Amino acid sequence: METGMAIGELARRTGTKVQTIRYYEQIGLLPEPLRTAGGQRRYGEAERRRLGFVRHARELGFGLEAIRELLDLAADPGRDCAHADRIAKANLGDVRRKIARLQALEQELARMVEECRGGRVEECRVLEVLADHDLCLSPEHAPPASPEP
Amino acid sequence: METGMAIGELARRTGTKVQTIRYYEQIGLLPEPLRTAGGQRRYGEAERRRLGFVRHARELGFGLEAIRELLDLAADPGRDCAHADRIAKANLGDVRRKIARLQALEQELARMVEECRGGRVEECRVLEVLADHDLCLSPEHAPPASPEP
DNA sequence: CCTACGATCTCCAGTGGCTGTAGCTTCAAG
DNA sequence: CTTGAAGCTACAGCCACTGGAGATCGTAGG
Repeated sequence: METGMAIGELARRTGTKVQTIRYYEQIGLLPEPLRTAGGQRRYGEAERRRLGFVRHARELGFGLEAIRELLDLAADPGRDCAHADRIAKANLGDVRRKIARLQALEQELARMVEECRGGRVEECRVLEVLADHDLCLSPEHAPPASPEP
Repeated sequence: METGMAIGELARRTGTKVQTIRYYEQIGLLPEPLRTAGGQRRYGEAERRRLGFVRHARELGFGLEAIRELLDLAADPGRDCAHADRIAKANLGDVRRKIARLQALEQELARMVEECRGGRVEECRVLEVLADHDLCLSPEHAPPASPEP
């Protein structure tokens, strides 16, 4: 009879770590699966698809709360999809802001590294720039919109 | 006599939160400052410059461990600056990898959002793409090199 | 049936870089 | 001397996992 797959196989098939699957279950992102008599988790295709959705959304930068909402929406096919659209747009905005910020950093870092001609620390451009913000071309590299890695 | 500034003023002058300053002290990034008889911290110009260096480096994306190394280097002006250069280059590489990854995400998200013409969830392009990785143009949006926000 | 061994179990702690809270004490102005 | 802002310590929480300890389960081979 259909017994389902163990957590390790689900992990392998979705490119997720075993602990991460258990974590998703713990925070209620995945439902509690069936268990064997001995207490081990067994999963079916529905769970595999759900986890696939989660992983894919994560890869695209969605946060777990956003994913929770998206899963709720997907479970209710008759509803208007404006909400899903809004979530995706918010995420896109986030991603774009992060790109803009990182590009500003890249400019400063590249200039800093390029100007360092490898003498002694005394005359190191890298340390000099770090010590004095005024040496930056754009003093506008403010802290990020959303928290940094 | 010179009593130095309180933590709040240092915070204001460097654009740092008070708790963050205490946290930096706790992890040994800033030295323990002088205290008043009542136990409050008092800072001088040297500390202000050091914190300024830290904040500036943070804004440029350096991690606290990298900053610790940079501070050590800066304290020793006779040494070769190759190490500082290496740290900065590593950070630049990190930033560039993050940009590349985010740009890939941006592509997918933008396409996803654009194709969603706001019908019902049933026919929502956003949810469809999330449910089926094969609908992505580049299946190459792998997990990030360094951990995500 | 027994053993061996990998897979799985639960629980807990740690990551980075802060941020917020509770319940105090201290400082400085009036 | 009073008051109110600012400081103090200690600890919990954030996100999204990740790793480890130590026990148990499942299954293949003998």
